[in-house]
Amino acid sequence: MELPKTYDSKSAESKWYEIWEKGSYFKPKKGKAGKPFSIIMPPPNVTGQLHMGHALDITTQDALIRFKRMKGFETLFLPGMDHAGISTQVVVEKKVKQEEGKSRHDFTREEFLEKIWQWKKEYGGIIIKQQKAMGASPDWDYFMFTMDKEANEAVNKVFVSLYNEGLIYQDDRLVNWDTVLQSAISDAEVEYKEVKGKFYHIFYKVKDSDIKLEIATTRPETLLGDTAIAVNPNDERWNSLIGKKAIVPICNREVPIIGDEYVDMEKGTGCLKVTPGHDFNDFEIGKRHKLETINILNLDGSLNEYGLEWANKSTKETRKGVLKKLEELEQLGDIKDHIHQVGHGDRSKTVIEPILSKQWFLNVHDMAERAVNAVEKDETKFYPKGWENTYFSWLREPKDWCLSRQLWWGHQIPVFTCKSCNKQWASEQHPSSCPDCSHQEIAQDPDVLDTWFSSGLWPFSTLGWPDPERMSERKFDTFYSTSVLVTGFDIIFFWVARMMMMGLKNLDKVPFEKVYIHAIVRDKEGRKMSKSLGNGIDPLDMIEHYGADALRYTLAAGSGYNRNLNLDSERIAGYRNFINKIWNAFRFIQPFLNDADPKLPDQLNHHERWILSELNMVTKQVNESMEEFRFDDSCSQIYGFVYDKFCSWFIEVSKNILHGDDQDLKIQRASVLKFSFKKVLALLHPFAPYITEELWSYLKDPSEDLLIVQDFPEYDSSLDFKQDQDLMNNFIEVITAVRNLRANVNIGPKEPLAIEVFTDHNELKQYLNDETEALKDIGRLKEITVKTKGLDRPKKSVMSVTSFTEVFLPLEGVIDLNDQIGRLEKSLQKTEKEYSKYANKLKNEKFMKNAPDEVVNEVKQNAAELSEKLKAIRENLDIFKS
RNA sequence: GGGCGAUUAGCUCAGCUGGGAGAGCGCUACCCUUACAAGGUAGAUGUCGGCGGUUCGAUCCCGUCAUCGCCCACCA
Repeated sequence: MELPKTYDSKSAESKWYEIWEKGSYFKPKKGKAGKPFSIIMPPPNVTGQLHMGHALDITTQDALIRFKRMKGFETLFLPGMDHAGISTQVVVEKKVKQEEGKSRHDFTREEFLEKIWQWKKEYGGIIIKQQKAMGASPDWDYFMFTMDKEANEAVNKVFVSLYNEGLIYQDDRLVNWDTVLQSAISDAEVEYKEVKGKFYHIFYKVKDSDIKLEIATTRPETLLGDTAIAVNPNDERWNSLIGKKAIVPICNREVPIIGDEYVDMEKGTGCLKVTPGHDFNDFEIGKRHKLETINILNLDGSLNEYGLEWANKSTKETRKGVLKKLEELEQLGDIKDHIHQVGHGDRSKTVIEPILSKQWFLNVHDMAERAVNAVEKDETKFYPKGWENTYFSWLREPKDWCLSRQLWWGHQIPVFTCKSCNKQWASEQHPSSCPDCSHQEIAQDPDVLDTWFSSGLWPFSTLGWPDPERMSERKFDTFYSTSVLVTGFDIIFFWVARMMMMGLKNLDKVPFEKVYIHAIVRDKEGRKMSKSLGNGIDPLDMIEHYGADALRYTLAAGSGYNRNLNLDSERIAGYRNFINKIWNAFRFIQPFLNDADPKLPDQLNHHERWILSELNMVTKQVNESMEEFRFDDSCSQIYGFVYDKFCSWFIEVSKNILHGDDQDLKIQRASVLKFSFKKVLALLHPFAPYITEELWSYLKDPSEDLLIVQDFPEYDSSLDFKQDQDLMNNFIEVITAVRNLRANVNIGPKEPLAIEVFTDHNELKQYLNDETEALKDIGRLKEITVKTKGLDRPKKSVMSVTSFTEVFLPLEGVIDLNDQIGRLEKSLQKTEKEYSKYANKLKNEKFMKNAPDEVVNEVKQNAAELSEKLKAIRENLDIFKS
C-alpha cells in the first residue's frame, strides 16, 4: 500500500474522534494504577466561540487526561457549559431588538426566558463541537449545563443553608451599578481604566460668613447629592469651621461641615464634598457621621428629581449644565487636567455608577479564611507556586460578595416573601404557602444570582451533589476532590477562590488538589488577542490549515510556568512540519514491518542499544515533566528525540541493514524500529492524539487495542546503555567531520570518498570497524580505514580532529596547503581557548581547594580530552607546514 | 501608592539546588541523496538590562538603578 507523502489531518481527525467517542474510550475505567484522576473542565460560556485561550485550556487538560488514562488511572474529564447570565441575556436582547424591535420589558419574564432557551437550543453551544475538533476526550455523558435542574438543586441547597446560617443577608448599600445592564455587579467585575478627566474647583459658601471653601472634584454633577463638607480635624486652615454649615451651590442645600480623618490635607484643596449616595468612601463617611444619603440617579444612569432642571438627562449633559450654572454663579474656580482610574463594567464597558440599592450579599469572611488556610497547608497546591500570592491577596481582605443581579437569565434567588404577613424565608422548593400564616400568595425575589455562584459549586454539583443517588451514579466519592484544575490567572478571583470557599464550606474538602495556572495567549508581539485589534488567531482556522495535532503541539510546547504565550501562526506551521516528519518516518519503516518481531530482540547491537537508551532517557524526562505541568519540557524532549535521534541517525544508520541481505540483522533492526516507534507514538499521544492513533493502527498487533488506552511508556533501567550513548556521540563526530571536510573542499555530496581515521580509543576503533557499512552509507564513502594514531598519516590530504580521532581525507591532485593550514589554525585557536578555560581552573589553588570533587574531576577530564585534541592538531599542523 | 513578574542570538522563549549559555522559528551557502523540499548538509550571531556585593567561580544568590508588563487599592 502506497501512503501519501504528506499527512492528511482532516480525514484522520474525523475518523478517530468518532471511533473514540462511539467506542466509549472517554469513559472512566478502572485501570492498573488503581487510582482516580479527575479534571472538571472550566465550563465555557454558552455564547462562546472557541478562542486560543480555550484551545490552550483544552490542550493542557486533555494532554493530562490522556497521559493519566494511559498510565492506568480511572480518569474523568468532565465537560460542561456555563449559562453566562449577563452575556447571554445581552445577546438575546440584541437579537430581539434587531428582529422584533422590542426590548425585554415588552415581554413577561417567562416569555423572555423562553426566548433565551430557544436561542440556546438553536445557537448555543457551538463551542462543544469546537472542543471536539480540538480532540478533547471528556466523557460527554457527564455533560452538564449550569442551568440544568441538577445544578439548580445544588444552588438552592447552598443558598438556603447559607441564608439560614445568616451569612447571606439583604442590605441597602452602595453597589457597582451598571447603567447599561441595569444591574448591580460585583467588585470583581469592575475594571479600572485610566481616563483623562478634569479637576473642577468649586466654591461652597459657608453659612453666615464670607468664607468660601474651595473644593476639587472630578464629578461636579454629584454636588446635587452632597450632604456634607468634610475637612481633616487636624487641618489648621479649616478645622475651626467644623460644626458650621455650608451651602451646596445650585440646589442651595444646607449641609454640615464635619471633621473626618479620612480627608487628606495634601490632596486636592484639603476640603472634601461628601456624596454618600455616589461614592464608596463618602458612603463610609456618611455612616460615621449619620449623614443623609441622597440618590440622584435613575437606574439607567440619568438624573432623577434631585437633578432639578436636568432630571432625566444623562450625567454627561448634567455635568455640562452644572458647570455652566456654576460659572454664572461665579462659583467655579480653576479647571485642571487630571488622569485618574475610573471603574468600568467588564461586560458592558460602561462607566460604573455607585448607586444605593437593596442587594443580597454573602459574608465571606470565614469562608475566605478557610480557603487561605487550605492553600497554606498545601491541601491545594498552585503550579507555578507564585500564583498563590494572587489568590491570597484577594482572600485575605475579602469584601462581602454582592450576589444579586437584576437580570432574568440565571438562578432566581430562592427567597420568598409572604404577601400577607411579610415573612421572608429561603426555600429549596417553591413553597405553596407561608410557613407562618399559611397564606398562599407568595412572591419570589425577582433577582437572579451572580453567574459565579453556580460556577463556584461546579466541582461538586457536576458530580451529583446534593442528591445521594446521583452522587453514587456519578462516582462522587471517587472523583471528589478533583485532581487538577487548569485555568488562566485572570479568573483566580472570580472562580478559583470561589470554588475553594464553596467546596470547603459545603463539603469540608478542597475541590481540587492542584491548580495549574497556564499562560494567557497573546499575539506574536505580546498583545492580547482581541476583536478590535483584529490580531486574533482563530483555532479553527489553524486546525483547518495545519491540523489539530499541530495546534495542540504548539500550545503544549509553549506551556510551562510562563505567564504569556505569544503565538505566531508560523510556529504552528513549524509543528505541522514536525507532525509530517513523523508521518514520513513511518512511511520509511512501514515496508519493513512484516519482518519485525512483536517483541524486542534478545540480541542488540550498538545502534540499537543507543536508540533504546536515548528513548529511555526521554521517557523518564517526559514522565517527570508531565507531573509538574512542564508541557514545554515534555514536548521539546520528544521533538528532539524524534528529529535528532530517531530520524537523523537511527533511520539513517538502519538503511544499509534494511536494504541489505542479512536477514537476521534485518529482522532485528526492523523489530527495534517498530518497538521504539510504537513507544514514540505513545509518548506523543497526549499532545498529538490523531496522527498517533492513525499510525498506531498500522503498527499495532491484532491483539492490541487503540493507542488511546495503551500503556504510557515508563522508564526501564534494563534499557540504560550509557557506553553506547557515548560511543554513538563519537561516531556522530566522525561523520560530521567528514561532512565538514567535504564542504570545506567543495566536494559535492554525491562524490564517494575514501577516508582514514586514526584513534587510540580501542572501543571506538572496534565500533568504527563494526559499523563501516553504516559509515559508508551515511558519509557517502567508498572506503574507510581505521588505524592507530601516530605513523602513516596520509600526505596529500585534508584533515579534522575530533575528541578521540583524526579524520583524514586524502586528495588526489593539488591541494591548497595554506587553506588547510588556515583551517587547522582556526581550529587550534578555538580549542586552545577552550582548553585554557579548564587549565586555568586547575591552576587555581582556591578552586582546587574549594570546589567539590565531582566538579574538579569533570574539569580534569575535559582538560585531558582537549589536551589530546590540541596535541593532534599541533602535530598535524607541523606536518602540513614542513 | 501596595504587590507580582519580566529584561538571555534578528523573533518567541528554556536554562532545575551557582561550575563559563541552549531550543524552535528566521537568516546564509550548497543539495530535488531512493521516508520527508512541510526535506537534507554545513554555517553565522550573544558586554545573559546597568552598577555594586557575596564566592575559588555569578545568567543563576543579595543590594541598587533603569525600562516594560500585569494585578490590587484610590473617581477629592
